[in-house]
Amino acid sequence: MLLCENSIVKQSLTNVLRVNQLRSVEKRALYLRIRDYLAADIAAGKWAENEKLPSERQLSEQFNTTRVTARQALTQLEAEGLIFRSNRRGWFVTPPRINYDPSRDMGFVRYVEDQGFSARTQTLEKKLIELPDHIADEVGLDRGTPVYEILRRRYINDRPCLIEKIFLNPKHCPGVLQHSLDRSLWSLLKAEYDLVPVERHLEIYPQTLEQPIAEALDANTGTSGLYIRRICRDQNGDFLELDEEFWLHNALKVVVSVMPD
Amino acid sequence: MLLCENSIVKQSLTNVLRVNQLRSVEKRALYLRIRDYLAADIAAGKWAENEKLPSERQLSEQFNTTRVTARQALTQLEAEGLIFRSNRRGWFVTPPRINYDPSRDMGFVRYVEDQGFSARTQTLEKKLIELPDHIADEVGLDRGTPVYEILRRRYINDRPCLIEKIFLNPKHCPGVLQHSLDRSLWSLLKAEYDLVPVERHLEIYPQTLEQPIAEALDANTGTSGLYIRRICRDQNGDFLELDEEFWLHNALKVVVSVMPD
DNA sequence: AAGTGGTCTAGACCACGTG
DNA sequence: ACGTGGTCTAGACCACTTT
Repeated sequence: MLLCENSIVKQSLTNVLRVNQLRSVEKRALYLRIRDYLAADIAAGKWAENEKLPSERQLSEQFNTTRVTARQALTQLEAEGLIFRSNRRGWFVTPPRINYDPSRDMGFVRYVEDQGFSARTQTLEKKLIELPDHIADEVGLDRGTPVYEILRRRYINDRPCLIEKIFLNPKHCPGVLQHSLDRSLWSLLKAEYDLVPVERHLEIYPQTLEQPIAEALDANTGTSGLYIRRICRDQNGDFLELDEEFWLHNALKVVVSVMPD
Repeated sequence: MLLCENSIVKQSLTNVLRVNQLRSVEKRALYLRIRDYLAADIAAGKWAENEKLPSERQLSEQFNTTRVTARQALTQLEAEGLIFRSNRRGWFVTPPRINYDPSRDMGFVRYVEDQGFSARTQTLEKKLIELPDHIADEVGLDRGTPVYEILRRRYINDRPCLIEKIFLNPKHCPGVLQHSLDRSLWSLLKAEYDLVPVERHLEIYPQTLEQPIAEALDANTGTSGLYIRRICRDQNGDFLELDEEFWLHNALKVVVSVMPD
């Protein structure tokens, strides 16, 4: 017991000494200074995009601290979007955000490629379902209306960056599920059904990713994300599409141009 | 030393026992179950909006765990936007998000009040400065162009929710700083200078709040926020306004309606 | 003065991913 | 099999807020 207390006292003392020593140099928290150090390294290009940082254990050794504190620095960098983690594989440098305009769906892939990235779309699921009641009420359809549901995953530079769930009004595009949906949906709707959205309603806000979404994006449950929702109607105000997108928060910058009403 | 090791062994054993016991019930992480428990309480209205949760020490005792784990649950709820913290005062239940349309500045206060909240604007600073070079280049003005800079803080239900920094082109609104700016800026610009924005360019993305901003919002440095930037031009494409807004991430839902080009 | 969150230590075991 | 992050313990001191 005596020894235990001794070691605690010793630990406290070394703490005090260390803190005083560091405080004399600078009085910001240790984890923030580690953050700054790593941020500078990242900015200087010490690691390339998508390259793995040293392990938490290595970092805590390097900065002469514990894993908890090193992790706090990493978590901060993650919140800022500079790094991301992949399940149990490690921490990686985030590539630059893409610009994304949710008010146009014409050619996501080309739009992204114009910015110097590669893009890819993968259809995970497509089926006919009954529109959930709360959504039906919201968009002004009868409850129980059948709609197409499409689940897609989109990659940027081979990194899965978003999951999108699309509800389509079959009235305007019967049989659309028989086409390949790994391409631009609106160019398909335009070509096959002459469908063009006229009115768009957007909702955008930060949220965390729930388990199935996070999993599909190879991220941890509870990671922060950006939620984007788009409702498109035709010239008659008829419901065409509801699009829900779940993005990694660090993957994009939403860019919208608007003219006044 | 022996006792020390003993206590560690004992600790590990109790860990194992606890974990096994909990795993038999459910195998999610403890902090996530605490999160669920608290989230359910919040949903059930156990605490009112802006009401303080029990202290971290109380919670860790209640859930028979340590402060670190209790904090992890709280941090998760914070990321989801259900609770927020105020400097060293505690954790509080977040009020509902407001809807916010950055494409219109006409009457922020009234817009918010229409949703059943109260709103208030406070001017922190107003002065004439030289537009920073990188911004000048971006909006197409000559470097060194003088512009008005206005710094405002906006409250919703007496909670400071955003800081905004506005750059105004004095060419179109000379002497505007002499007016009170605690009101809607665009209604002022319309009334006094007959100024109406025609083209608007928006950028929206999640970011963390840097120290001065966070401080002004009574939040911690590094808290997650939402960055919104708006550039307004007149019918000739002349630069009118650059508006940068730094929001608490849990305070709003961005809502934009667009018609096609 | 008492209480709160903010930071930090020095360990531990586990689940999972990779070789 | 080994290394990684994910989770967790049981404390500590500090800065600041509230009483």
